[in-house]
This record gives sequence, structure tokens and C-alpha cells, in this order.
Amino acid sequence: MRVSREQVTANREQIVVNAAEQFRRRGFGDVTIADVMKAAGLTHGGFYGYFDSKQALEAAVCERGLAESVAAVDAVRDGEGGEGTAAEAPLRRFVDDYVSARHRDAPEEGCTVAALACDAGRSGPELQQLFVSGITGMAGSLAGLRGQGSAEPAEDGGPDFATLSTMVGAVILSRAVAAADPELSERILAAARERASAPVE
Amino acid sequence: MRVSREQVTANREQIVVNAAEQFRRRGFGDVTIADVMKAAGLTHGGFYGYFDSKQALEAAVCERGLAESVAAVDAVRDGEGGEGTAAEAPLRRFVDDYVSARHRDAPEEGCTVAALACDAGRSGPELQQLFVSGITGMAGSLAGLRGQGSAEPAEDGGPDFATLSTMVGAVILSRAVAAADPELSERILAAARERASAPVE
DNA sequence: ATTATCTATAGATCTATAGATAATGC
DNA sequence: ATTATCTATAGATCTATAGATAATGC
Repeated sequence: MRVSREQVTANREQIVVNAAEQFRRRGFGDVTIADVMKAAGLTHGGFYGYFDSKQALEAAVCERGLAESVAAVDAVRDGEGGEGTAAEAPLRRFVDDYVSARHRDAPEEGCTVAALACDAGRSGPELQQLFVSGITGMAGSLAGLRGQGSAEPAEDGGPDFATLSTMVGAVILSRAVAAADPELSERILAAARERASAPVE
Repeated sequence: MRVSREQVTANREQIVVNAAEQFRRRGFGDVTIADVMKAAGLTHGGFYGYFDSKQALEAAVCERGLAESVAAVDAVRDGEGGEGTAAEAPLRRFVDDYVSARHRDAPEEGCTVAALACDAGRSGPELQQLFVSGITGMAGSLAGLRGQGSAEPAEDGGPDFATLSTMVGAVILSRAVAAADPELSERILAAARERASAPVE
């Protein structure tokens, strides 16, 4: 039942990718090793050939996911607008994409911070250290977006943790009521979009 | 081993209070019925005389905790300042208390929204309905604080979901890094405090 | 007599490991 | 021969229930 070395690489990739999706949708605790391995097309017992423990997989998933989230902000900064109004300010463009019903409804392909920050708050320092990099990186890139292409003066002030808080908070709150009151969920997102995109004094 | 009717009432209270503390600190999934009953001074098996299921306990805990969170905002609005600078604007006073290291470090006695909104996002519509009331109530009371005792004109615009997003988001982010980087955690809180207290255009 | 609690356990689940199996790659 | 995977299972845990126990309150 052995496979080629290329297949081993591909299998590891599948484990991480499937774990990332399931963790972001359901949290660390509700996803089992068997769930992840089944989605990756492997058996439960094979997992420990790839990772020492479930915690090690959680760390691998967060490390990659957080880097992707930082890269997503940077992509907007570097003018990878693609479609949409090219005249739209970069900050507003990113905020509108992040604080959206689409993002709310697809946590498995969305931001790791919005999906797993709460779980990180209940995890150990090793995992939290990954969120230090991710949160600092996202807030730093957000500060870069602010002022860019807008009438707003370039602020001095380091990473924009306040705007990140608004955006992440809104996605989390919108998810907390989405199944019971979709209209309220939308109002939360709309209010936060406006606030996060608005100039600061 | 039967107890008086008064004791039954007190026991139920102990179950809810201890569950509220443990759920807010560790989340629904990491707390067992046995944990809660032990903290309440009862045995595991006795739980089902009080609640039909763990989910029913989760709902009872959230219903009470969310009402307390709404009441905490209203208390500031109604001028229950207590200590501190009486001249301080009500909004700032509440924000400074909520977006704080004290609140970050004591989720068990803190806001249910900040502690369990993520878990609610992974729960069913019944639990989410409780968050509909809690979030709407808190955002409505926050809108009342804004403008009160400040130079800011009284806004028309309904519940202040944007400010609530900033506050909840900041507490969640600060908790996600607290064990790894206390200084960063403080910077997040400070940035969000300033943003949430600032006038809006 | 009623009823809240306790003891004991069924049934299910989960992480992690041990040993067998079979295909790769020197 | 090496090694990735699979089968099977140990050991621990968790929700929920059944039946026994013992104190309350009519």
C-alpha cells in the first residue's frame, strides 16, 4: 500500500487543505482526525505518519491560512484589482470583499483570523504566536491601504488594529445570527463596512 | 438524598452560574456536564433532572448572559457611573471598561457576546436567536450612549452595530494573542478603544 | 408517597499506537 | 530493504439513561 514520493507530497497537501476547510467551518474541537483523513482520501491511522498530533496539524493549518490572509490584503495594495471599479479606493475594495455575505457564508475558504481567532484564544502560546504574525501582518497591510488612492492623509501610526477589529468583529457577529436572522446579519455587515472604510480623524 | 425545594432552586442556580463561567472561558465543546456538576457540588447523573440536554443548558446560559450584557450598557446610560471621572462621556466610559485587559483576562465574568459569538456561529438557529436579541440590544444601547454627554450630534440611525463590531472584535483579537504577546494584545485594545470612542462623521 | 440525587453503566466517539501489508526506489 | 498506508485496537472520555437510595412534604 505504499505510494510514490510525489503522492506523499500530494497527500500531505490534501490533509492540510481539507483540515483547513473543516477547521475554519467547524472549529478545532468539532473536527476529528478521521474526518480530515477521510476527506483527504486516506485512512485514520495514516495521519500520524504526517503529523505528530492533532495540535501539530492545527498549527500547520493556521500558519498557512494566516499567511494567505496577509497576502490577500497585500494583493489589493499591489493593485491586483481584477474586475470592479478601478477608481474605487483600495481600502474600500478590500473591506467590501471581507465584510460581506459571501465571506460570512464561506468560512472554509475565508480568513483564518475571522474563523479561528476564538479558538486561538483558548489555545496555547505556540498557536497564538502564529496569530501574532497574522494579525500584525494584516493590520500592517491595512494601514498601507488606508491613504492609498484616497483623500485621506497618510497616517504615521503603524498597523491599523482598529479597522481589523471592526472587520473581524463584524464577520463574527454576522455569523452568530446568520441562521436565525439573515436581515440582521446583513445590517451588521453594512454598518461595519461603512465604518471600516470611512476616513479616521 | 433528596433536598428541600429551596435547595433545588439554589442548585439550579449553581449549575447555570458555573456553566456560564466555564462556557465563557473554555467554550461549549471543552466543558463537560461532569465539569459543570462538579463545580456546582453535584454528581454528573443529577444534571438531567434540571435540563433535557447539554444544548438546553447552553441556551439557558446564553439567555441570561446576554441579558446581563445588555443591562451593563444600560447601566452606564442611566448614569450608574460609580467611581471614575463623572465628566467622562458615557460612551467612552463603557468602551474603556469593555475593551480592556481586565475584560480580556476574565472571560468567565465578561460579555457573553465576546466570549461565545464564535460558538454561536457554529450552533443552531435556536441558540442564534438568543444572540439576535443580545446583539441588537447591546448595539441599540450603544447608540443611546453615543451623543449622550458628548459634543456629537444625536444620530438618527438605529443600533450601532459598527461600534459593537469594533469592541467585540478587539477583545477577541486581544485574547488570540494574549498568551504569546501581551504587548501586542494591549496595542490592539488601545487602538480599538480610541476608534470606538471617537465621533463618527 | 413523592422526588431529587447518586451509583453504575450503556453506547458512542476520539486520539494515538502497534503490527501487518504492499508498493517504491536504491 | 525501505517506508507509506491500512487494519485493529487500547485507553480515555463524553452524553444520556436506568434503577436504587434517602430525605422532604403532604
